[in-house]
Amino acid sequence: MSLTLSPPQSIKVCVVEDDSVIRDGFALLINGTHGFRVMNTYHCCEDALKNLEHDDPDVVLMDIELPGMNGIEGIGKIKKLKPKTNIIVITVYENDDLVFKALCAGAGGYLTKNMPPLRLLEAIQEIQGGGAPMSTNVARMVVQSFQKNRNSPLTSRETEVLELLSKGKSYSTIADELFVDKETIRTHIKNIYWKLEVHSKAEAIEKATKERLI
Amino acid sequence: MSLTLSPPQSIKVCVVEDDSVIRDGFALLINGTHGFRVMNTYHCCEDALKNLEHDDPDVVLMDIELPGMNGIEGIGKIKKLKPKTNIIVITVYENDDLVFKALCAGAGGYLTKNMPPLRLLEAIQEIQGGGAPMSTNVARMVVQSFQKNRNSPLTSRETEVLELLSKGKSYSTIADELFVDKETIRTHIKNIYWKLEVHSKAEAIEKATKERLI
DNA sequence: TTTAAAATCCCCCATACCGAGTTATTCAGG
DNA sequence: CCTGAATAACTCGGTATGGGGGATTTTAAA
Repeated sequence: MSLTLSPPQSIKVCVVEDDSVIRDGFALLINGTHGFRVMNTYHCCEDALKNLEHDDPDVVLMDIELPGMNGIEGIGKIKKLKPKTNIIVITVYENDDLVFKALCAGAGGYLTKNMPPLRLLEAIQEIQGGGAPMSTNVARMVVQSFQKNRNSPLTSRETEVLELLSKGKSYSTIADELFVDKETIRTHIKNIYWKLEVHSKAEAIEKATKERLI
Repeated sequence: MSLTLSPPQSIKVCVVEDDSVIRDGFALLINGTHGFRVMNTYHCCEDALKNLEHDDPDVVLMDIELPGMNGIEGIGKIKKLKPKTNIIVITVYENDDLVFKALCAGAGGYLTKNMPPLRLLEAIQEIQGGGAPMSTNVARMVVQSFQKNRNSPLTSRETEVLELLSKGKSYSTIADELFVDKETIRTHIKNIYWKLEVHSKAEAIEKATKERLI
C-alpha cells in the first residue's frame, strides 16, 4: 500500500493567478475533486518558476495579466524547464493577438474565466488525455487562422506564384517549378505588385499574409 | 403563425456521406431532435452541390472519402458558392495532412465517426454559435501547429534573422531592422546555412519550416 | 578565471536576381 | 465578340546573394 498523500493517478496541478479569490476558488474546486491535486498556488510566475522542479505539476493553470512577468513569458519559461508540463491559459482576454502568442509560447489550452466551474476539471482531464481545451471563440479563431480570404484580388496562378515567392524561391526556381518561362513569372509578380499596391517582395508577402491571401 | 414546415430557429443541415447506414443514422438523429432539420442527404459532393442553393443549409456534415470528388474539394466548392455555410468534417481519418487540408479548404469543424451520437448535435450547435467543434486529437494537432521546436540548433538571433528572411526581406532590410551591419546579417545567415546543412535561402526556409524552427 | 559560444564587423568576388517600363500572343468564358 | 488570364519577350541599372577569408567584442558557461 502506498504511503504518498495522493494516489498515483492524481493529476498534479499548479495555479498561477494574481486574484486571490479566483486562485483559492480554483484550488478548492480542484482539491475537492477525486483524481486531482493542487500542488501549489502562486500569485506570480516568478514564484511558480522557483518551485517548478519541486511541485512537478502535470498541468499549470496560468493567468495572463500578472504582477511582474506576464503569463506569456511565464509559459515560455515553464516549457523550457519542463517541456512536458501542460499549460492551460485562463484569462478574461480573448483577442487574437494574445491567443496566438500564448499558443506559440507553448500553451496547450485556452479558456476564459466565465466558464462554468466544472469545465475547468474537464479541461484538465482533456489536456492530460492529449486534447487541447479551448473556449468557443478561441477554437474558432484558431480554425479560422488556417483559412484564406475568399475575396482575393489575385488569380489562382498569381496566388501560386506568390506562395512560392514567400517560400524564399527565386524567379528562376519558380519558373522551373511551374514549367513556364522566367519572364512569365516576372509578369505575374508585376501584376501582383500592382494589385496589392506594393513595390517589393517583402511588402507583397506582408500584405498577402495580413490579408490571408496566401 | 408561421406555415413553414420548421420553425425559423431550426438549424438546416445537409449530410454528405457515402455509407447509407451512417447517412441515414445521422439524418434520423438530427431530424428527431427539436431545433434541427435535415434538408437533404447525399452520397457524393456533386449531387450536394447541384442542390446547394435550394437546400440552403446552415451546416453541412461532410465525409472525406467519397465517390467522385473528395470531401476536401467539396468543401472548397461549397464555400465558394455559399461562404456562410458552416462545414463539419466527419471522417475516420485523423492524420495531420487531411486535417489541415480540410481546415484550409474552409471546414469549420472536424470530428471522427466514433464520437458519441449526441456529440454530433452539440457540434452543430457549437459551430452555429461561433465555435469550432473538434475531436480531442484534432484540437491538439491544431494547437501544436502553432508551437515551435524547442530543440532548435539555431540561436535566438539566428532564428530572428531567419524569420525576417522568410518574410521576404533582404539582407540590408534585416540589418536596418535589427540595427546592425549588413555584414553581421551575412555572417548569421552563413552560420544558419551551415547548421541546417543547406546552401540557399529557399532550402533554409523549407527546412526551418518543416522542423518548426520558425 | 579560463574558455567557448554568440554576436558583431570587415574585405573580396562573380553571378544571379530584382523592379520598372512596354508590348504582344493565345485561349477560355460570358 | 470582348475581357481577363496566362503566357512570353525585350531593355536597363542597381541590388542581392552565396562563398571564401579573417577579426573583434560580448556574454555565458565550466
